[in-house]
Amino acid sequence: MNTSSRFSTTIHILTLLAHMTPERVNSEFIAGSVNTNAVVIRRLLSLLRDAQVVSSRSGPGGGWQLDQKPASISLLDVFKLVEHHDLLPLPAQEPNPKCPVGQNIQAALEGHIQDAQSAFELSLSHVTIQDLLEDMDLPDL
Amino acid sequence: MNTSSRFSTTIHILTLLAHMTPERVNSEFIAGSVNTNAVVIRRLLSLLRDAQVVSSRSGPGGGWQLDQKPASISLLDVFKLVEHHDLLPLPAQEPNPKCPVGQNIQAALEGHIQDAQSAFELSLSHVTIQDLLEDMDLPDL
DNA sequence: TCAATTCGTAACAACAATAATTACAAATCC
DNA sequence: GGATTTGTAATTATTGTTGTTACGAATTGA
Repeated sequence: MNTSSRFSTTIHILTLLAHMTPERVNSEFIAGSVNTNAVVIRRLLSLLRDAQVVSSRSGPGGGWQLDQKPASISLLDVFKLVEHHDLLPLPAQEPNPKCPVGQNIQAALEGHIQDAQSAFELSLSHVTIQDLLEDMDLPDL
Repeated sequence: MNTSSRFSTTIHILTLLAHMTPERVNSEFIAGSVNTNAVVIRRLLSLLRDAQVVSSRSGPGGGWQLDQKPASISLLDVFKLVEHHDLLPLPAQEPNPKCPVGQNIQAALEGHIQDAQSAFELSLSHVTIQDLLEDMDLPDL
């Protein structure tokens, strides 16, 4: 399986940051909520920092904060930032070009795979971090 | 990455079988078109045989044939038979239940992930092996 | 009946990706 | 200056996929 849980983990982190705003939160604390290692958190968040979704600061009192409004961050934005593969990859080995089917199948299939991925992405684009926060009905800080 | 090319490979195989109908084709021949090992082909096709999409026969002149009409096999049927993972898995480690966000995030997220996967699957369901055959405009046997 | 062909499937190796972990330099704060 | 925290490289463990070898079972046809 092509199983990466980066997407779900990153959504968890961003929801937590949104909930904690305007507090700054360090990677150790986030790791405690996600149940993983702080380096895993820093690695994921560094991808989001490059896209100016979050920012970080070193030193005491340092940590991470959200730099965009929760309502302006969609699940699709996160998906594109942390998942680098196509949902349904073509085989690494090219088919045999001497076979009429092998020669044509990938071009015929590719468009349909792209359509399905677009439908998937469109669905993700309709949901934001703000929506998740509202769904969760969290207690105030 | 959750990268499996089983889907694309299986679509290739089924399109080839549809094109060759009513000939029976052995796994060595199919492997030549797909550019892989015959055992890989037999492994994939055994999944489809369990679902009565194809049938096989041992011995000389044996091999594989399609048991359903190309127009009745959708890309979604194949996806469900050969890909066993969710497109966006939740993390293997459960979040910390003592954190209000950790406790609630998975339930809040799961529905939206399911919606996206459903959109993906609906798109795949609209295309059949027959559609691919027609797209490819192959020469007669 | 026998030899050749083909499937069915287990076992193993090669490779790649993810995740967890350790380590330590750089930045920041007080 | 000491404590805290990030940034990131390196390493390991684990898992999944793919390719390969091997061999028994089924089938065909002479």
